[in-house]
Amino acid sequence: MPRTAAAVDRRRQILDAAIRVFAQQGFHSCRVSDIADEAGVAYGLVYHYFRSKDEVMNELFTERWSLLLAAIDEVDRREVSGREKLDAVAGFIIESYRREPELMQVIIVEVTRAANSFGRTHLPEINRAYESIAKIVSDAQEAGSFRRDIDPLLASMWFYGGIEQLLSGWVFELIPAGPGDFDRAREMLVENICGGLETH
Amino acid sequence: MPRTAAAVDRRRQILDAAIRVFAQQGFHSCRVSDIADEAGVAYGLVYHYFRSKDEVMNELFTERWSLLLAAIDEVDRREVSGREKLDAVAGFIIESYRREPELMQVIIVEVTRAANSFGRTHLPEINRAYESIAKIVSDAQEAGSFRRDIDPLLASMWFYGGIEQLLSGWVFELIPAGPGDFDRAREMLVENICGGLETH
Amino acid sequence: MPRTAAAVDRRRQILDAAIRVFAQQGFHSCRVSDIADEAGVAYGLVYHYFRSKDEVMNELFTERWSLLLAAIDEVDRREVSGREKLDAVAGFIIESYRREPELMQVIIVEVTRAANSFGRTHLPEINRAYESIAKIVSDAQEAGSFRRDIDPLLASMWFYGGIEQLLSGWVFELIPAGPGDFDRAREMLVENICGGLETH
Amino acid sequence: MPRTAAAVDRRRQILDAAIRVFAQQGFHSCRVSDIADEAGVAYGLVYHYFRSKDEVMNELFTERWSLLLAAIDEVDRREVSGREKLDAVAGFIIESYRREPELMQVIIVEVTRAANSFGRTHLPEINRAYESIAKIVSDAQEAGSFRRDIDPLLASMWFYGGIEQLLSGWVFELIPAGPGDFDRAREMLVENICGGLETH
DNA sequence: CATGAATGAGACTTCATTCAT
DNA sequence: TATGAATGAAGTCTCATTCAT
Repeated sequence: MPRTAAAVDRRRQILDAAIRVFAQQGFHSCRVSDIADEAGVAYGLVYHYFRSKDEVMNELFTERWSLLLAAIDEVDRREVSGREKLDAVAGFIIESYRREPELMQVIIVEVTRAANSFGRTHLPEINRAYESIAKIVSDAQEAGSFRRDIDPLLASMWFYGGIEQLLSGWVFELIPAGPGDFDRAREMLVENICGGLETH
Repeated sequence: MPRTAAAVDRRRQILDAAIRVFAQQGFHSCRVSDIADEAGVAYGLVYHYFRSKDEVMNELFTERWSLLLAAIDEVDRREVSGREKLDAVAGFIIESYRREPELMQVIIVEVTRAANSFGRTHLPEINRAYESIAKIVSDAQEAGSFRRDIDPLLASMWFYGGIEQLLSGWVFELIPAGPGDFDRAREMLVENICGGLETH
Repeated sequence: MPRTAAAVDRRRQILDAAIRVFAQQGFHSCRVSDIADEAGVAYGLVYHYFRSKDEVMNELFTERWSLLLAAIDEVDRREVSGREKLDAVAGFIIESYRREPELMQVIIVEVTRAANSFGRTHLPEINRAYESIAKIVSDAQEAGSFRRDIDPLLASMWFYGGIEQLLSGWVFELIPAGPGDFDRAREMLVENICGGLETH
Repeated sequence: MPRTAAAVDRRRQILDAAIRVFAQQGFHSCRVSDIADEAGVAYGLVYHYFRSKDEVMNELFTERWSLLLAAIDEVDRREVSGREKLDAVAGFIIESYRREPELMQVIIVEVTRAANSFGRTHLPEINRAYESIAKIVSDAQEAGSFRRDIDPLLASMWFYGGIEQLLSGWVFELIPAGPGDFDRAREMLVENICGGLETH
């Protein structure tokens, strides 16, 4: 636990460097020294602030994912329709990507989709997101705005899976990522998924 | 290039062992000797049939992915509705998982979602699947059965992303995988996505 | 010990292929399969005719070196001057190179100069050549045509070393190897070394 | 690039150990761990200071060969006869061997005579020595002290080849290497070669 | 706090040799 | 004789982590 302000900055400095390095080279392809170099600090200092290379990644993920979970919960507490809630969730994630593409790339590519390494480690937290989304769907079903013959947890899987695929598409330049493309994609996604969920 | 029937069998034997090992330990965590042991052959024989550990994985992926691409193309040529086509595509993938869960787990976990290793290598082939699915959507739009205000390529992203997320859910036991669950999930996915795509 | 004519041919076929492969790739860089491929025979057949990869090389060397030793001895028995004898020895080696450059390259590069592998193995035979040359010098000294204040064995070292360096120069294209260059170099070498050995 | 004095020492320590190991076992027969053991350092440290096993050898060669080239050039600039220059060159090489027999053995055995590995890599630098020696001969020809009917480059080949053969003879104990033998051999070599080059 | 040298386990790949057919 | 599949020992290089300063 760092105590001084300077120490906090150093930690941050290393974490931020790690984001860039992980995004560009991938977690497994990069060396701890790459992070140190990118941060402009000595090799050993990384180990002064973090127990291991893994811990750096875990820190980045946990820090970010808890924001996501909090955001979903906050959205869930709003007194709006299911569609508006899902739109807000999609919006939060996509907006996160727009603001910090490298960080979100790392979260998605190295953790949530990397099932054999960090994905497995953080499965409970990742699953919590699915369940929170499922609850939004479920509530909307009970409220009558969403049809009840679609399993909420399953719906949350393809809703989240769809967003993740979008982000991947942007990261790997399979789909356009111009100025209006983010909002456009979010709108279409919500229109498509919620359109298929809503009662008529 | 092995010529005899026995040699072909040996190759197969090693590939099949690799599927099991990759599925259980993950590509990066397993050693070549694990594959050899699992196949019951000498260490060096793996290198008699494959240039490298990577090549074993590439072989598994290519072999399987080309089946998927062929299946999508075949489905696309049928004279049926867009919904039926997408249902058939989802059905093919999910059925593949039901029959060979370990192989499909490897394909999904180690390749299509592993963007920093094999995913990048096979990006073109992976992208071809998205485009083929997009074509199905696009054709249905022109035929008038799907609404035209949703981008086909984007729709393909969340359609495929949804399926992939389902498979991940089964692999990591986040969603039930009992008999009946596969068909049920497919039906709901198609109902949801196509329901949101169809004109009314 | 091969008995039939066909078997002798096979052996020869493999030895000749080995010469080409050793010359082009070097003994350590080539694989046994390269020799088999070059010879157009099956991998295992090399081991039918030779105990090991080393034995192929040893065979090539011994076969050739015994010719050289015999040639030196034959020259030594001639009733001519020391200069003429040394000229004949240099001529034999250089002529061998002219006729079979790849074989001689292998002998020189892989054996006589490769002191840490075959060179050490064949040191006694190699040394025999030095001693035979030394004897030529020594005899000429006793006959009065060569000065006596130069150690015959030492003289043989630089006489042979000079020839070897010439061959290396041709192999690595450091000195011209046109039609007249072989004779010209031999003449100059003998003129220089013998010129420095002869009494006036 | 190590900066501290301690680091420089470590590099030296490893290089010196490599000389001993290469001389005793040969480059190809020794393992990197042998070098580390001989140096009394951890295995990985060799790779901290050198990119590869090859680089260790290249370093040893380049470091030494540049001294040789510098020495030849220095000798060439002296205002003395061709014979005295060649005597100085031979003296430098032989003296190097007397002082550091293992290093010179490695240079000769593993590089200049190992045409299929390091020899080829360093051919340009090795050739530079031949050319510098040829220039000494050529200058003496123009000055009138050496006869002009012997090609200077060829003469340099057997002059250098003779020295190299001498060193090989000492390394493999084919010729006596007692005190006095080094100077005696040098004198005889120069007497023989220069005697054959000089005009009368 | 900070540095970077030092450690050493680990895994891939190569390839000479053997062997069953 | 002939084939080429099968074996497995050996060695290089990487890099996360530790530690002395």
